[in-house]
Parts: sequence; structure tokens; C-alpha cells
Amino acid sequence: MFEDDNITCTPKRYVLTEVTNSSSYVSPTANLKLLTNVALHYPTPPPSAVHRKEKSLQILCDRFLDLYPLHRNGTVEIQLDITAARLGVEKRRMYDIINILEAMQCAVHKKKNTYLWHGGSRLNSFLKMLKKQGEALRLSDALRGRAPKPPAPKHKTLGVLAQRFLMLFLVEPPNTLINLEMAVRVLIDTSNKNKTNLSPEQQDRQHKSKVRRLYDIANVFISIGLIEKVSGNLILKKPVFKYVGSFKMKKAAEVLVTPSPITPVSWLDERRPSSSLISTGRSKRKLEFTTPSASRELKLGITTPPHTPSHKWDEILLVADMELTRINNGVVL
DNA sequence: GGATCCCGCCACTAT
DNA sequence: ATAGTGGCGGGATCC
Repeated sequence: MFEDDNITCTPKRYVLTEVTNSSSYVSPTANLKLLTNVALHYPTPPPSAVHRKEKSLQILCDRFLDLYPLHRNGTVEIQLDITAARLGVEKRRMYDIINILEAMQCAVHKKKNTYLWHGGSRLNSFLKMLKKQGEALRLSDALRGRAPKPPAPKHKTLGVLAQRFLMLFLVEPPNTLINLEMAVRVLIDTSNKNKTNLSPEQQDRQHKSKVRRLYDIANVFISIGLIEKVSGNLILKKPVFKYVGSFKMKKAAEVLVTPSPITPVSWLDERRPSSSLISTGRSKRKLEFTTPSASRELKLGITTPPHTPSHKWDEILLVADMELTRINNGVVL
């Protein structure tokens, strides 16, 4: 297994004999246990001291990406249990993150407890493919109730949901605002294939459950830097998200101490799509809460149409339009 | 109070 | 049978 020596908080690697002062042979299992033990002793905030927000999936993903950056040449193996120990979280949480990252082709499941980390090297081309898929599924029309919802996939729910959620942004014009309610409505299948009609209560629970999942997914996407949360618009109470499409580079330390609210979006920001590659990221990491445009690092090369000077009211109206569509159709769900 | 979403139970799958 | 995964929703916390 490889480790990143450039990471400031990377624990020093120990050979078992260094720790045990023993030269006798120990099994790999014992070695693994020891490593986990060492990792557990690494400075992580005591559970009682950390607040809920600091334990969010977004922050956790930030810290994960500090260990395994998106910009990195080559591949590296990830041991889930050790990584969980280093991050001071339950292994269950690692699945939440790695499943989404795997769905973004940043990692592949190699064997049990082991993933191969590719970082963002494949993300660029994968997003292009996602966009094509989204177009084939007619998601843009589906958003407006002008096309059927895409058929529900069977497996890897969280990963597929993540992919389809992202597709919504990719098929829409730049700066389109999407909220989770809208997304769920499109992405959830009400065309039950097994003919078992759900009661309104069941539908409601299913809907809420999917929204919960989208919150998780959105947090990971924010961490990756694919989307941004846009809060404080006057029409909708709920936050909406917009596609940013670049890796957000920030330091773990700054993430932890920055209490700022979500960056307000500069509506009139200029977005010139460039098709630079994402591969060579020898870039310095940036502060998190600079300006949104300054936080953009490398475009992912999605072929967005030449940006029509979008006005914020256009965007708001689009959201409002979609909300209206929802209300109109919402009676039936 | 509603929005957000952490947490861990437990069912399912792989070994 | 045991271990690894991950769906899922209760309910704590935030706003």
C-alpha cells in the first residue's frame, strides 16, 4: 500500500518491529491491527468535543480528499478500515463517500476493504459521458414534465442516484439552479414495475428517504467542487444547487476552522468554458471562501454552449417555473 | 417547527 | 458462519 508523504497530517509509518521492539515474526493481520491502532492514536478531535456540523459528510469528504487528492498522478490503494480510523469515523461513513466517488469513477472497488484510487483523472471524460446519458434519458424534458422519468436502476442506488443527480446539472444550461425536491421528483420512479402501488404514506417516506440521500450526495459533490449550494434566494426557502464543475481546492485546516456560511453566489459571474485537462494538478490549494470564481481551478471541459449572459431573474424564473410544474403535477405526485 | 442529515440498525451479499 | 457492504429512516441538531 502506498501513502502520500506530502500530506501534513499523514501519520508516520511504522514497521511493526519498531513499535513492539520485537524482531520476531508477526502475521499480516497483527500488523494491520497495529496500524489501525496507531491510526486511532492519531490526533482526531474527541467525539464529544466535535459538533454536528463538523462531522458532516462534506467535511469528512474534505478530509478524505486531503488524504487522497483528486489531483494526483497514478493510482493508490485505499484500505477502508485504516482510512476510517485515520479520519476517526465509523467504516460505514466511508461507504457513503467512496460509493459516490466510485460512481464518479474516482475509485474502483478492487477487493474487500480495498479500493483503487484514480482521483479525478477520469472525471473529465466521465462527465461528458454522463451528460450524454442524461440527454438520452431526456432529463431536461423530464424536469419540466415533458418526458417520462428515467427508469429506475436496480443496484448501487446511492451511486446511480449520484450520477443521475449530476446529470440534471449537466443537461441544463450553465447556472441552472436545481433543488433537491425537483431532483427527487425526476429521479424517483413512480412507475412501479412490480405493480405494487404505494400508499401515499409510503410514497412520502420514499420521497423523504431519497431527499436524505440527495443531501448526502450533494455534500460530497460540494466537497469535490462539482456543485455549490446557493442559499438566500428570495423565492424559494429551500437552498438550491448549481453546477460549478471544477475541483475545489482547499486545506483541511482551513476547512475545520472556517465557520463561514455558504458563499453567496455572484450571480453575474462570468463563466467561460474552457476545455483544459484536469490531469496535471500540481496546483496549490486555495482558501475555501474566496470568491466563487477564484475558487474555480480547472474546468472539466464539459462542452457547455456559449454562455448566454444569464440574469439572475432568468434563473429564478426557471426555478419558479419548475416549481410551478411541480405544483401542477404534484397533486398526483 | 421545518430543514438538514448523522448515526447505526440490520438485511443482504461475499467469503 | 462470519465479515463486508450499504439501504434505510429515526431522531438529534441546526436555523
